Amino acid sequence: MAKKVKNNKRQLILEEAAKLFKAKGFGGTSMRDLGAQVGMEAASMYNHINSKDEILELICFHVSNTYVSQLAQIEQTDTSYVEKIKALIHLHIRLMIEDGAAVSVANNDWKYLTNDKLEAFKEARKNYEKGFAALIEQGIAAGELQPVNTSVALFTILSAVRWVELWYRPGRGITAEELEENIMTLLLNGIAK
Amino acid sequence: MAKKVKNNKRQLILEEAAKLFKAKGFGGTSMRDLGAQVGMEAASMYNHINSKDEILELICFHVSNTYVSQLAQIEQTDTSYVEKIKALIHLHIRLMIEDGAAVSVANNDWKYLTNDKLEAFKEARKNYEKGFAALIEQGIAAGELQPVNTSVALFTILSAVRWVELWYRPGRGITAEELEENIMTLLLNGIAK
DNA sequence: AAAGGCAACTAACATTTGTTAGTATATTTG
DNA sequence: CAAATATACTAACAAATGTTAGTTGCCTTT
Repeated sequence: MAKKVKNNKRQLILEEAAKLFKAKGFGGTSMRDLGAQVGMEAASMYNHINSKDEILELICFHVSNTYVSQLAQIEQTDTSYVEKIKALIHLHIRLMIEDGAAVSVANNDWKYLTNDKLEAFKEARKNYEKGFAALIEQGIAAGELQPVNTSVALFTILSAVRWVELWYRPGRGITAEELEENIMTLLLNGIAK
Repeated sequence: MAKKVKNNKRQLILEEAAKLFKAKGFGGTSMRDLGAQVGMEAASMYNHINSKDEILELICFHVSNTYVSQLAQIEQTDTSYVEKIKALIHLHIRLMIEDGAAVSVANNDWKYLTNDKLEAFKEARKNYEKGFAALIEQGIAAGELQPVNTSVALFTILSAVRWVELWYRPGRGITAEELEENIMTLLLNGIAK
């Protein structure tokens, strides 16, 4: 089964690339660096991928597509707006913990995408943000949330969840569940007494 | 006064470098790119700076030193812990708005610092975080804040303030003051009703 | 007017970069 | 078993990179 094997190697390259891009940035990672990590000469990787740019694209759109499709799913559930927003926060934290490197790349290195891919990514992100913002707005209109500035709330939530990538390691004395609960409380209720 | 002129050119290089590093990353910005932006051949800039690495160092430590010295000052004021934390949040937002490019570089490109400079930067940041965390802890102990996990609160605050760099432009329909007030409310009281 | 130094230039350097060509060895397919 | 395909390798490329050397013109000081 050549296909299976090929996909595995390809997947390995993508995973190692995500780790290296996260650690050293897209520009700071050479194909020879990546080859060394994968256990292969740089040139050999071209049997599995078409270009360095393609690696970045695959990582970024994998993450982007996950967010978009999950948002669509959450939008259709029959729950309160607060619950929907909590579900989105949960999604962000879980993805960060389970696939931190890829999310990190999609967060930080998307700007090295080229031409139409760059535009497509920005468009997808904008749409995601719009969908998220709409939930906040509706939550306010429904009286479930404080009348905060929607953009401010949106970006504060999105950012407040990003640091997990920089900080969370299994065995830091806090489980993923505790972490999530703490963040959720903070965003919903604040730190003031 | 040759010295004055020299400092001005040097300053210009640092400012344009911060903008470019923010837009395209440290690795994605070539000395020739920077020269074009400054209005000078790449080689000519070496009359004002010693290396590309030095540019990054100067930007990163300028920001880092500002944070550290301001924290020291705030620590010594005679106010409640809540007020001190609010002062720090205010500092972050103000710096982001006034010197966004440099702060952005210090946030994202510090990892390209080399050897001892990298260590020194990480050390400085760790100390800053420790000082900030101590204020939160003391605020909890004094009964001014909810008993949240200190690390979670610290990083949520630090991150919640970062997005300003990605989003805020003068003339976005919201003033710096409104922005600050909104973020402050959100972090202190949350979005839930 | 002469001298000295600052700041710009051009040209070139050694590396490193992403990628292709060509080749050899496995592995799968007929 | 033979043929075909997939996957690894080495060697090399053209372009781009940070940086240095050497030179020229300009401004300040004497």
